[in-house]
Amino acid sequence: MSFKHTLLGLLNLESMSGYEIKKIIRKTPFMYWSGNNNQVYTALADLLAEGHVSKEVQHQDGTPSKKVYTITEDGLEELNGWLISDAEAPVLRKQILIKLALSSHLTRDDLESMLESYARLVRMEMALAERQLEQSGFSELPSERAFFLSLIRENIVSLYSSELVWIDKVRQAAAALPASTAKVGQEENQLIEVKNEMNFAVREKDKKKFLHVTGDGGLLNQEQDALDIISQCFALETNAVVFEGQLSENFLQLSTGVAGAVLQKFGNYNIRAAFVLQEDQDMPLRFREMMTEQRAGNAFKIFDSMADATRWILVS
Amino acid sequence: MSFKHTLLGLLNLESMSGYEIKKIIRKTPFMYWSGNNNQVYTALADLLAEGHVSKEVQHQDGTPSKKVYTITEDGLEELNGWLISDAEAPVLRKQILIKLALSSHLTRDDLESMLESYARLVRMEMALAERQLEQSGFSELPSERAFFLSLIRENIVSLYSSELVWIDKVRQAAAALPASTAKVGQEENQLIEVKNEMNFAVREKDKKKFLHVTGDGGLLNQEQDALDIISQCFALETNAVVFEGQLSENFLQLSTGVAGAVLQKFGNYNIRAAFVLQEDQDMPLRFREMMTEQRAGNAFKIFDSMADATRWILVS
DNA sequence: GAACCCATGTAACTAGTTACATGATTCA
DNA sequence: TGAATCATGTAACTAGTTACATGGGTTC
Repeated sequence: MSFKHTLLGLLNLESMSGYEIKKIIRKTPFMYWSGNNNQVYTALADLLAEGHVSKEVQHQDGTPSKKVYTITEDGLEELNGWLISDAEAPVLRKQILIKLALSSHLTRDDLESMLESYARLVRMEMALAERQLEQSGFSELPSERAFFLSLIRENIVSLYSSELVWIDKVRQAAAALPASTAKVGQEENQLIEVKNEMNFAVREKDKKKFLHVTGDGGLLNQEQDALDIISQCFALETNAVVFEGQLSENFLQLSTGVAGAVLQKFGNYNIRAAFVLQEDQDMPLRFREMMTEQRAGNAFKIFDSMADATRWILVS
Repeated sequence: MSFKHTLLGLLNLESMSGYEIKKIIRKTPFMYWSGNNNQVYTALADLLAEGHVSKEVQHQDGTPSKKVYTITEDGLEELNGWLISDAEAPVLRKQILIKLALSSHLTRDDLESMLESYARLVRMEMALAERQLEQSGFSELPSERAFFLSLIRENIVSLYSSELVWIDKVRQAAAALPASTAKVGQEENQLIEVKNEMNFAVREKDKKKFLHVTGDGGLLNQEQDALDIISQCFALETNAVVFEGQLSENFLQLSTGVAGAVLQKFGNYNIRAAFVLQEDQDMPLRFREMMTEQRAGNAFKIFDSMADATRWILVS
């Protein structure tokens, strides 16, 4: 139950409301609880009942009034007890290790695609964590020993990068295997093997960067392409992407689910995407419908010209 | 829900009963579910209902009859789909990072003891994982690509060792801090600072090794001493310890809870301990009572002579 | 006789996640 | 008009843990 103690620790740095705590936790990658931590409200109520915090209602003009919590003497004692008490072992759950151990019957190619998709994921998680650590809500809190944050950062980054090194080693080992003849994968997975080219470029306009993705082979052929693009975005410190060229069949055909998955991923990682379509592109009606329907939060839009697309993508 | 898929994967290597699966999972550190996985029985029932496995009751003489499960065509397809499908990100929950970020108000000494106890824990977990990986129940299963196991092992071990390197770095940074005057820790924590010497030696008798712990400063002064001894045991590949010398005040006084915690830890990690007491040792009656009372599974015992102790400790 | 191994199960509980509900204000 | 941000909460659910229950056979 480190969650309550974490709240105490944050309140020890500064008195604040549940909503503010939520924001900090969400933006701080090593506070590992999921995005929408509404547990804070129940946890704060518990802490109040236990006498570890005190509450003060602050009425505000305009915005709703908030309940500001402050740590008590009692709470500080509880916090210190937790901090110094017996450490908890790091929890490390790597599904990939289980999969690897259980995949001895897979073909070399299936193994390779499994590892490839894991590598993509890790690269992206790493980029995301790095970005969040930089602009962490946590670092804004008062703390004299801020250099511990850099040590924390180092811990996280080195973990991801050694994971990537390890994946490379496994991939080399897998590549050394004889190409097996028996096909084990499901039919859909054959699609993953289709090579498609996407070219990335950084463009700048009015001092704002965006990622420019072009290609003839059919853009966004698979769900995983989204991860590549997202990690590129993180690396380039932008959240704007313009796609120019032919969209892939898989993407346009809604039944494959590729479009849905890709756009959802963009949404999750707060990426804005503009699509500039070639005139000769066949675009199913159902697809255009979905594009307008689902455009939650102006996250993506279709254009006919590059100029329109860049104008739109750079407004915010 | 990787648990069910893991069961499928294991059954794909070999048909077996729930109990056998449980044993494998318990002995395989990267299958991260907790010790007593009685979920297997419900999970297997689910898998059976879903048609992913088939069941055959095997009557045995002597031992109770067992239900042997075999993966079906359908189950194999499900398994392969899971193996190849989008990877899951590694789950990394390091409480220590949260603690470090929230402990800027602690004294240098309290910080140091926090890090020290974490280092002990990590060392021990590492030793435990290494040992389990060597004699893993998993490696006995048929699998042509057994060398993947060494890669898995490498992943785990390098993770722990880089964690240890990192802890060292943090401790150096902490040591560079000015010794603060304000005392924050609770009174009990002062005890942790008391230095006590324990000398370790490996002894062998009848080709069986045991750890011999001696010292004048009062043996087993704190709970954490148990962790040191346990990791020594793992390193030496023995589970027998003989303590010779004065037991510490803290240990003998039951109210401190040290004895209880230490003996419980020995129990958890399956360490057998013999205590050879000096004649002049004051041993409270309550303590001797507890020792006889709690001696679950012949895990520890008090002796008057070293000879008796070694005889007892080496029988099994 | 106590404890441990084989073997299978159920029940209760905890931590954490996801979804839902509300309502004001600001911003495009 | 729709969406986002601020702000607080409840309810339902999932995964995983811990405890309990049973019972024969073996071993010290």
